[in-house]
Amino acid sequence: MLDVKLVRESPGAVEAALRRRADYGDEIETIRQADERRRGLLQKVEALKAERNRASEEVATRKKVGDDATDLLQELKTLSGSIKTLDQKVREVDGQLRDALLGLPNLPLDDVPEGDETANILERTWGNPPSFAFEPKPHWELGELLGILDLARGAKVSGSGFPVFTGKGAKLVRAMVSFMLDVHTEEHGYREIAPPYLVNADSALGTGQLPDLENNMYVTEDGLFLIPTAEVPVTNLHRDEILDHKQMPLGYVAYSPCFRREAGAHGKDTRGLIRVHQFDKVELVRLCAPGESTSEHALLLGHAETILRRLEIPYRVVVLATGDLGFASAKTYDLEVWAGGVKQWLEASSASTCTDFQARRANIRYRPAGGGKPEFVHTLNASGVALPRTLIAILENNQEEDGSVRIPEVLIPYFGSERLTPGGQT
RNA sequence: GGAGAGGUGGCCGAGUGGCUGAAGGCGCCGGUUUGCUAAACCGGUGACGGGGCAACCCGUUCGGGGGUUCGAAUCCCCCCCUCUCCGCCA
Repeated sequence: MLDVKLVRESPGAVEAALRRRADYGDEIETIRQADERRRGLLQKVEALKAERNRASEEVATRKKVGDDATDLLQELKTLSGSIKTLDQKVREVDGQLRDALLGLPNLPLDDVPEGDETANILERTWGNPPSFAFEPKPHWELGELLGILDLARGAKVSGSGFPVFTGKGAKLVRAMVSFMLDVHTEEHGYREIAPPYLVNADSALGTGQLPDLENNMYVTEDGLFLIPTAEVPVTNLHRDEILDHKQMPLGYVAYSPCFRREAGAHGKDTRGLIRVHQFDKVELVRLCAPGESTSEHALLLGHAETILRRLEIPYRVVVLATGDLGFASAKTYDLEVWAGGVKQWLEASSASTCTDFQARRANIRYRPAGGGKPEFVHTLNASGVALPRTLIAILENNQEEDGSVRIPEVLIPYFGSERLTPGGQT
């Protein structure tokens, strides 16, 4: 959530920053007016309350001494009535202000390029896309050939977009998850979390999925949401808490399945495993002091890159332009892996700094060194990394003409063999 | 799901209608003492909102929301959460 004081004091600057994403002029005007109206009402009602408190004290004193207080009590009754009415109005305006504020996305950092996705900046590329002496197959063909992926039965059991990994495919998924978790916990110093996969509305609001992505989430009858990413439960771990500066920065890593309705996202880039309703992901979350978020962002990005390098997957780093930025993000680096079969760069990780946007919504603060006022933390997250597209890259890039696939060196201890071969034997 | 007990400041914990923003302890900050550290001692220390250049003033706040009352941490109702027992179940 944006800082209402910031909107109050420099609506122009906020609008200018947001305009780099889209036009939010009307919304800002609404907020400005609600804020003004709210403060006017507050001043009125608080003056009445002060009067009420003084009179109440007087009543208490008189009763103690035994004096009559009926005149005051009558006066107080009237006062309480007006206070009740005004309080009601304050609540109303408060709600409007809050809703309007919750509907605004985060302010992009100054160095974020402006424009739609065509304005994204290619920062650098690592590794080289493989060249083949034969026509490489897409992963869905390889998956079927190798007996590790069953899209048809997934569609039967749940619907399209619910892939089923079978046999060695299932084991490969498990191996990748274990590998990533081990690297992040043992080498990068993250604390592992096994989070809930359903969250309440407060959590979804806290990280910014609500109201923005309401119809991209699956909802249960009980009002719980299936998580679209582990970022939601993990970041909300500290909702409504005041952290100690000594425990910061905090780094969490969590494996979870992710559920996304992807309503309306049909068509081209949706074949095979490219865009699915349920997928596995290892997520990194960091909470830090405001001054540290820039360096923490770079660190986070590096941690995600390490995984791709170890897996020997060519990738590129892209800085997202304002129009491509997620609702809560102030700046995002995408890591796109090369998939040699479909011949595309596929987003396998998104490393974002959310500055204090999520911290305000979720009310996550910390007590600075020296014990001053609590301040909002900065939150960051990155996939480290998402499974399906990474798996696509491994299958497609490491394939041979007969359809067999070489397993990356680092996964062999987890996977138990060096190759996947058609017919099932390894 | 049923019965009972509870939810108070960063943490623990007292508090049954006005004198309680809330005892006490821990933690934290400052100081004294100290070769250093620790201990001891003294003082300070909730959060949020509004007003003010500021000192400061005002309001709200005892799980959440309603209600009773001139006045609620305290009484009533609903909801959430935790614990104990029973039931059910991987």
